[in-house]
Amino acid sequence: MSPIRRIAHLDMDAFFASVELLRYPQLKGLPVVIGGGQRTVDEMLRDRFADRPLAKIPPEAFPLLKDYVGRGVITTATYPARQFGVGSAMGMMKAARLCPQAIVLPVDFDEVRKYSRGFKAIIRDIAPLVEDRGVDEVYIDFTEVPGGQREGGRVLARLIQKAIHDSTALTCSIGVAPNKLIAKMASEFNKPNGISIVHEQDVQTKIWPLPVRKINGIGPKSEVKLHKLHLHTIGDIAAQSAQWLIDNFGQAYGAWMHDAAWGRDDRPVVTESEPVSMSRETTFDRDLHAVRDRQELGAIFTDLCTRVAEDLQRTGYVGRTIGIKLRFDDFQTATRDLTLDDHTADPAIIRRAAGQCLKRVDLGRKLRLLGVRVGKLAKAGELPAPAATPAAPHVAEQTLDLFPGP
DNA sequence: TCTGGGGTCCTAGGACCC
DNA sequence: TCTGGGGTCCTAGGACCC
Repeated sequence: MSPIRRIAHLDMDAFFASVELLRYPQLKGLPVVIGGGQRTVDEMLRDRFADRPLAKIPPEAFPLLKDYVGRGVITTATYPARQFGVGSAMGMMKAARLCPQAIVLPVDFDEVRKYSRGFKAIIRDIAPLVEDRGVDEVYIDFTEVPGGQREGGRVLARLIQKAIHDSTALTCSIGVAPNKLIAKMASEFNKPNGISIVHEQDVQTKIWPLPVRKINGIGPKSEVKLHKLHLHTIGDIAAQSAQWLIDNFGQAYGAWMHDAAWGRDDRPVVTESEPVSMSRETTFDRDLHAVRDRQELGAIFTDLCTRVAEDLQRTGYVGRTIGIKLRFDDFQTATRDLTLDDHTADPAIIRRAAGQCLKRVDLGRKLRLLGVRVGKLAKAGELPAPAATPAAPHVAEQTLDLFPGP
């Protein structure tokens, strides 16, 4: 008899903020938010207090949300900050209204990545089948791990929690369930530092009362549509026939939604995957106009192409579809792309193709964001038929005329 | 005073080929 | 004058996730 499938979802608690609190333990218990623009506020602090250890910088010296100016969103809020209704993905300005006294720190990606690699390595030592879901989340297949079935997975979950905490002083929350879909919901039940075990027979009591938005895959748009159809809980969806859901949401999405509401999900835990695309994008400090700010835009554009080319080269990939993304001042987004005959990781070729794309967009409105993407990736060493690439002009030699002149 | 940056997947129309 | 389907690739947009 094969063992019962047990899948865990592990989510690090307030990860970005918790990593900062390791550096600044004096902020523990205070409302702290991570996010915002590129300003490295903490470097400023380090300069000002160069004579003392980071942990000795007084909390009063840290910058406050009420003094924050500029664009950006909250990446993570500590639990004390969440008391005020501040949460991730919230605009900084809105957060400042809710909790002006919160301390703001910028994201330190290097530090976050370091801890991300660390906690994942600890998990893999205990349970090898781990699926990456970004810096702070993973799925883990407990099914065949020794002890993975004990108490429905609780014993192994506790062991992993303890191993991560012993090594990093960070906490996480874990849900263990028959599949990824339910495990994901379960990991939220006892946050922070919690464990939640859900069995197949618990779906009606533990899952059906939840709002539809708790299903991973039902976002803001679908939520609105479901509400208009008077469906508010997952149980409300489960009470509909698959056909009714298909009629209202389309074949694929409707059928999936029906399965999801009944807790059915047979997706495997995928331990390895190849990237599909790589991109770089930036939101400007102020909206830029294609004509009036063309010098500045041209420089940003070249920089984005250079950085995405560096990303490709560093990771050993080449791509064949070059695309751009524009966001206008009204937040409307446009994309254009162009598929080349040959794969490339050359910044000059990428910039030329991206420039072609740019010519196909009406640049009358002001822009708030510009992005460059390379898709149809292949490993640089594993190209089907390496074709000779025509000599490309060096990036620096190209004009900035891609944006229209006055 | 709105709304980051990095991704994946899906849909749908048109081109093009057999 | 009528009149196919099927398959694949390209492109644009959009939903969703972390």
